[in-house]
Amino acid sequence: MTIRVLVVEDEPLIADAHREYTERVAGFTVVGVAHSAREALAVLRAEPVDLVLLDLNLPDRHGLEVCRALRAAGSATDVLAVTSARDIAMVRAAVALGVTHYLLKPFTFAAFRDKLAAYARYRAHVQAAGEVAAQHEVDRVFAALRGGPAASLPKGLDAGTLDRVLAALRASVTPLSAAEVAGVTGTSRVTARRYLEHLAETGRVERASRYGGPGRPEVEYVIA
Amino acid sequence: MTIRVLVVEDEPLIADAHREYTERVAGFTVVGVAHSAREALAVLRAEPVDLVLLDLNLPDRHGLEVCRALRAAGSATDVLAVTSARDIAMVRAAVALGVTHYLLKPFTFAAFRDKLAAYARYRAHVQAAGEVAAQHEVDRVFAALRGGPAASLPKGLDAGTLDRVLAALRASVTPLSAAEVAGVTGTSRVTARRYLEHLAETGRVERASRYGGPGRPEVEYVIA
DNA sequence: CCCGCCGGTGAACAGAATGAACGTAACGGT
DNA sequence: ACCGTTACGTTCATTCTGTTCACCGGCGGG
Repeated sequence: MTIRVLVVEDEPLIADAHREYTERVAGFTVVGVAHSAREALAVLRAEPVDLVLLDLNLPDRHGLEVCRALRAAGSATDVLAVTSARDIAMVRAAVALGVTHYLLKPFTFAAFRDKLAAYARYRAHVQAAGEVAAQHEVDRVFAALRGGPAASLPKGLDAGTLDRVLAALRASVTPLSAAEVAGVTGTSRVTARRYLEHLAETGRVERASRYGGPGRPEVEYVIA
Repeated sequence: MTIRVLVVEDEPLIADAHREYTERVAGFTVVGVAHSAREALAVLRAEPVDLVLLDLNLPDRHGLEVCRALRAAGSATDVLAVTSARDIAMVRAAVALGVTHYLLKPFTFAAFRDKLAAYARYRAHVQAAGEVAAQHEVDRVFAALRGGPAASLPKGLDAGTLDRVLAALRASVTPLSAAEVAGVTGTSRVTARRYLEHLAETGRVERASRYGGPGRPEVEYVIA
């Protein structure tokens, strides 16, 4: 179940770079490249596309106009906006048109990969179960939309420590509690928990409770 | 700078409740109430609205059709969807149409207030500065958008455990006793009962008694 | 060269969520 | 009416959580 991507970008060189970036991310495949709004809409009418990598600065029309046309036609295709425009009003307009992710040019491959990964997580959520039972399940879907670049970690978190925590989780078949992760990584439980919670917030690990004996249940974490 | 809200809801009683709820939140004011898609669009054409409280189940057209019409007309009005539909595909379609918040009926005032507060925070971000400097500023805007404080449970109850209990009930066709739920969830009968009673108090499950054999009758629970 | 500051860590602590144990309540049978 | 049976509902010890605050090391300014 790979995600079909359409790259929309007028600069041929940049378009090629975007295509290559996308192909480098597992689970994504580029099904077309368009260099104008007109071309983009033609492709979108012709074949199924899951995600549009949409440059907002196009020669014939504004990128958001493509988006608007999509919505008017009843399409629910998801859009990742790519632009060098620093205008907040643009962000707002994009959000209103259902743009789920927004990437400022120029960007590193890491930032790009993070956005695609966030989208993949969101997609997994909305494709999995057909029904939701409670509000917080909906909240979780929306939470999956916000992507956390590894580059700009929240204050108080260190990239190296994060790697160790992730490595510990990957090395274990069974879920691990915060205390167990602390034991493996050599950090304290408090620190391990800090990173595990961050990973849970950004959807990269799942939380569960370990019941059984008396006393408060232990929270266990496993890679999503 | 109060936020102008349009309430769209066909049930007059519910519409009134929504209006009252909205007025109770500081910084929000209701500028209109519509009972159908047609009415809603008329109001939206007539006067400026910042946020639409949109019930998806309308008599003449589906709520998302209102949304689509808005986008086709080029409006960037924000939308908070309110619905009792538990369909994930609906959530996905809503997101694609730029619905920024999604609230499941029935909801408490606290849940409602949280969603409005999250929207107000988002709004403050996109109205403040005219320019953004870096990617992480954009990310922060999206974070404010998605990060609604989840439903606050009474002390002593855990959201994850509540999930498991609900899942167990939903998975069963027949009503389940506290002991049976305990068996499925892996928790003790005491814990299962705690959550089942909470759900019964808040009206999400129904209680009944199971007679037949000797001994005290067993209480059984079923999703309302 | 010293000092204050800031980002990352862990020790200590208040309290939150669980289950074992137990007295009590509600039923059917005699 | 009484008794045996079965589950209820509560209390409380237990264990882990989540937060606060002091520490430590490095960096930049004076």
